[in-house]
Amino acid sequence: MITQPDFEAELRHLSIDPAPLGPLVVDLADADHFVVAGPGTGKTTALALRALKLILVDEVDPASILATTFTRRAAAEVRSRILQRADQIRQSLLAKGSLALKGRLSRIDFNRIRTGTLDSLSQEILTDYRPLGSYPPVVIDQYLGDALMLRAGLFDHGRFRRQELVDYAVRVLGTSRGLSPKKLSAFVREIHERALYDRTDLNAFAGAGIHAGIPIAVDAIEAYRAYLAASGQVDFALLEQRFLDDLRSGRLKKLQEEVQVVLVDEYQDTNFLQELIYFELAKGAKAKGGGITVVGDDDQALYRFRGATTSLFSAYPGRVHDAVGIQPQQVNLVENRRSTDDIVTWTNDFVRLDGEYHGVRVPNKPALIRRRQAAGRFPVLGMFRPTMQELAEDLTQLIDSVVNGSGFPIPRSKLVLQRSPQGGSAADVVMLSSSPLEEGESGPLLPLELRRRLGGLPHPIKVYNPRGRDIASVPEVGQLLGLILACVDPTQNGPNLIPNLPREALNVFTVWRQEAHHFQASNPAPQAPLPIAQFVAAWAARTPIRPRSRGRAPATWPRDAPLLQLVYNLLTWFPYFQSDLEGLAYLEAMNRTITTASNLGKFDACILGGPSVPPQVADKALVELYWNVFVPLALDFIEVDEDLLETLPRDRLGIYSIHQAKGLEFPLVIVDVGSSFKQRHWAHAFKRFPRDEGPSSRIEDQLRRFSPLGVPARQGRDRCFDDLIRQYFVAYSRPQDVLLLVGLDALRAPQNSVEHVALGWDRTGTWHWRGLGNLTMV
DNA sequence: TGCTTACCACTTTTT
DNA sequence: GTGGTAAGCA
Repeated sequence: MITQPDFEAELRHLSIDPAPLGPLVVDLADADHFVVAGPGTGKTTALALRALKLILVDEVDPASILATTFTRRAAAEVRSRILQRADQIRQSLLAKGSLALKGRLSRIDFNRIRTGTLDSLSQEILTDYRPLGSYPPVVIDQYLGDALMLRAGLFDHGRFRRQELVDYAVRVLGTSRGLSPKKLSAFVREIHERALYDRTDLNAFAGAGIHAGIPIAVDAIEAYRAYLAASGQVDFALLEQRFLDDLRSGRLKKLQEEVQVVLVDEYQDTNFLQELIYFELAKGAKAKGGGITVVGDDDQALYRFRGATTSLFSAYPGRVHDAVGIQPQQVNLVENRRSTDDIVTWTNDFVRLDGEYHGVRVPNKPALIRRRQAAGRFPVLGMFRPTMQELAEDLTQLIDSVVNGSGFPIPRSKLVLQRSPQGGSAADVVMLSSSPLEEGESGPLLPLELRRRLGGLPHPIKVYNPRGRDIASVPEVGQLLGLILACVDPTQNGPNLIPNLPREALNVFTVWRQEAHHFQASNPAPQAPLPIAQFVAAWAARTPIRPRSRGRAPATWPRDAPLLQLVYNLLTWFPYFQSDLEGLAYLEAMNRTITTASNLGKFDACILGGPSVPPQVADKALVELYWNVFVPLALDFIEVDEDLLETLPRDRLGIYSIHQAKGLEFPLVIVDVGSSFKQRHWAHAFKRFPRDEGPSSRIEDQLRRFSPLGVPARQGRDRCFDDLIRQYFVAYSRPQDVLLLVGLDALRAPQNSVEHVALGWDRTGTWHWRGLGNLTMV
């Protein structure tokens, strides 16, 4: 199509220097690479450009390229980078190319590249390539999985009441507090998933006499798996398992013959099962004269709790050699083009503080090189206050003066922190923490304190934190669901029909109904064609709103009215759910719950009524709605999926977990290193300076004895330290211009300070950054 | 140093 | 409710 020099010229034309990417944009399709890429070095771009090079220079068919990443947002990002760059290069070539080239170019359909998460691709492929006449697998999410484990695994034979099982859970989780059936179910399901990811022999695990509760847990897991198999459903772990089985059995031969190039991003978060899948795909690719390129950074591995095993990445060259017989070329991407010198230096220093941590990194990993052009020179900032409230207050002032005002002067310097004159906005500021939760058990947390204060400014700043709140506690959601309850169950009879309705759910329903009552009393717009009170009254009486035209017979109430339809009718009075980005995310969650409910129940998530329906039947449909829609929403079983939004909202300050922020970058990043650590308390030690191995590592240790991977080489507590270092490494490498650490004074007291890995403590208890003199305090 | 008393925070992250 | 932490006091 085009020559290699032409391609490289096009890259330079797009201000991309091909030199650091080296073999990735030079090698032919049959090359294999192991790319070790630090933060900000453009690894996603590197993958996108490799794909483009293969298509444009080597005329590889886009449909034969398979690119995977780990999160859905990252997958969308890979896709959009490929398409965007493809479009730019195509435009440029079309402008000067020959007629023949133009013809060939226009025939390339870049959209046919397969991109996605491994799970989404597995699902797509198993659906598209299934034998004629068979059903595609139905994939269930976390919430449904836990619910089915409870129903099919734990309630079956009363396993949830067996003392041995409860004892075992208490021993592993380290607490008996609030060990509800829901938590027990999640615990057993974690064993089930880990067992699949690590390919553990569960029978051996059950028979090893480790604990009397284990055989019961394994029985529950088998009952759960049998139930899913019988109903044609799979959870994420079973989906991957099935994908591997089908690859190995030759059922996906057609796919293997099509895929020539495999590109894997975020390889450090791969688990053993996924590794085997990639190796199968790689074998197919090699047979077709293609290859595999994996990209990752062991320092950014964050998903141990999902079975990710970092050593699979650091030992990749040897492992892929043994399994596939190839020798990938190692490529190090070390030029950080994201952050200022100060931030790159800080990040490099941080990751090298802990001597023990060196042992687990990729051998001879080079430090990041600062390559950002025209970078500013802000030092790393710190804001520490006696209480969370004072911290929130001062942080609000800082953000206000940066976003709304004329800037925030840095003490003892001439620097002023201010928003970019070219269209800077609140979206340039994000706050990262280990959890974006707005309320803890003991009251509001920093995100909520900030949300309130920023919202109360003369020029209010909105925040974007859809994961921070229980759906049930969002006022607008309460109003909407309260109205729905008033419509579908006006006499409030539903709860009486349900014998063991959880008390908490009932309380939430009462709150919703009150919120709806106040909302309705405020008589919100629009009043035409009819006010909301009239709409609700018509529903409550199951009487159609009379047609205005005279002479027409009055319409009768429908036999079954879909709940979803009712929701959309009510949205008339809720612009929040149509225009607000958080509102949209909550609406999607409600929508999803109702859709799931209609697949789950007998009545298709409808409200039955009208003269032809016997009251008992209508009651049954109502009870089903309570169980499948209102109870899960009230008890916060439903999770918001903000990945739907491909771009983050403008004009909002984002509050994200560090996990969510992985792969993203922002001008000003505030990292909450401990806004609720008032003293050296054991209860939160796991978040800053672990004292023991914790539940995740405990399960890992027990199961891995029966896995081909064998027991982990490092102690559980060491793995916890490694994980914390990685977490804050990711957080510290997000900012482009300014990094601001915030926390309580207890974290920086020269004596008896609260230990925290994020602030320069190593696991031996040495505080390398005693007193935090390396931060510029504001 | 040992005792009393007030105070603190209760596992997170996601396909 | 529990089990740990920290400060004050003798």
